[in-house]
Amino acid sequence: MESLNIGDAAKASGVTAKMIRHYEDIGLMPKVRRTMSGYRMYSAQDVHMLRFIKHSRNLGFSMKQIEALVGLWRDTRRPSSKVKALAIEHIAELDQKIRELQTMRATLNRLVHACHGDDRPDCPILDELAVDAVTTPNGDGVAGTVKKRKGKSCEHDCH
Amino acid sequence: MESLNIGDAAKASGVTAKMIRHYEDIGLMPKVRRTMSGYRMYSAQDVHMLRFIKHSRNLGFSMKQIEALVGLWRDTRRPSSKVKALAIEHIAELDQKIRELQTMRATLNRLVHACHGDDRPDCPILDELAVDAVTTPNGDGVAGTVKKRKGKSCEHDCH
DNA sequence: ATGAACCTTACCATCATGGGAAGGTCAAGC
DNA sequence: GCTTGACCTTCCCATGATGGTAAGGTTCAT
Repeated sequence: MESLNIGDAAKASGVTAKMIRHYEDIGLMPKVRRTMSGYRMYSAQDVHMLRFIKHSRNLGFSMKQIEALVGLWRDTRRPSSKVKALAIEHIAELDQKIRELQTMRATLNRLVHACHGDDRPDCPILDELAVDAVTTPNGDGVAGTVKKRKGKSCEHDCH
Repeated sequence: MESLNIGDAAKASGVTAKMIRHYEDIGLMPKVRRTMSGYRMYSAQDVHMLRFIKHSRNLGFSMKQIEALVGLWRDTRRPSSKVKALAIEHIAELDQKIRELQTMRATLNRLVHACHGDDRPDCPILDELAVDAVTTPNGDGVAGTVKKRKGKSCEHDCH
């Protein structure tokens, strides 16, 4: 069994040494064996797991979700339905987040188009931010206004 | 000049008392006057500023950006171009983030569709997460694969 | 044997927010 | 007046994922 020290495991997995130690701290990675001088030693399997974690992070899964995914991965008697459910749940989270950001973007884009952007101080952007209404994130008002327009949408041209 | 205590200012602005104090700590809000017993007193103008901050947060601006926005708001000789530039920059950030999330979503959706989601352990989702390749966030591979498909996109149906 | 390049732990920072403890204040009701 | 509950104050800690740095030990090639 050949094994890698943490730096080489980092290079081989794409996870920084810092984060590898962190995953060990929070119990996501097992405590690996050490050399006599205390250096961590990573097997090919450990590195494989690090890559699994890395891929999962790349897809935006949280640590908690990854813990569950790793559990299912190691359980050879898992029902794939459980994995699928996790993924679907995460898609819903992503959709939620995307919608929020798009709402912000739409409002901001509308304001940007209304602003002359010249040397004078008049500014519809500031006007809207200074509007005298209590708003909730994504409620009505400043962040929630998405007007239906006739004609072409200009949601995507901002300069 | 009537003034509100922090709780009423919170209700009137939509910013929690906790955050109002925090904004004072970090210098975003000025240090307001106090009653003899040390209670903070908020004027209508202070509350107005809190709402400005709240609106800005609702649009996803960072504290640093809001500091700049507040500065421009108070500067009656500001060029609106500066405000617009800030807003455009923020739109670019939002676009970046939206793209990242959409890439994740697309990959995940593809995997979800490939997974039977039954009682058996075979699972393309786990297979892909366990793939033996080092990936970067949004690079090629697990999080970066967005295949062009012929026929209808199914990027938005996940159940 | 020396120096570079690694490893170890431990602490602090980010960003915006929330929670809680310990203690002071205020107003209403008795 | 006194109690009670709802406020206020400051201070510290936690989140989630990541990065930084410092102080000290190890390994290896020159």
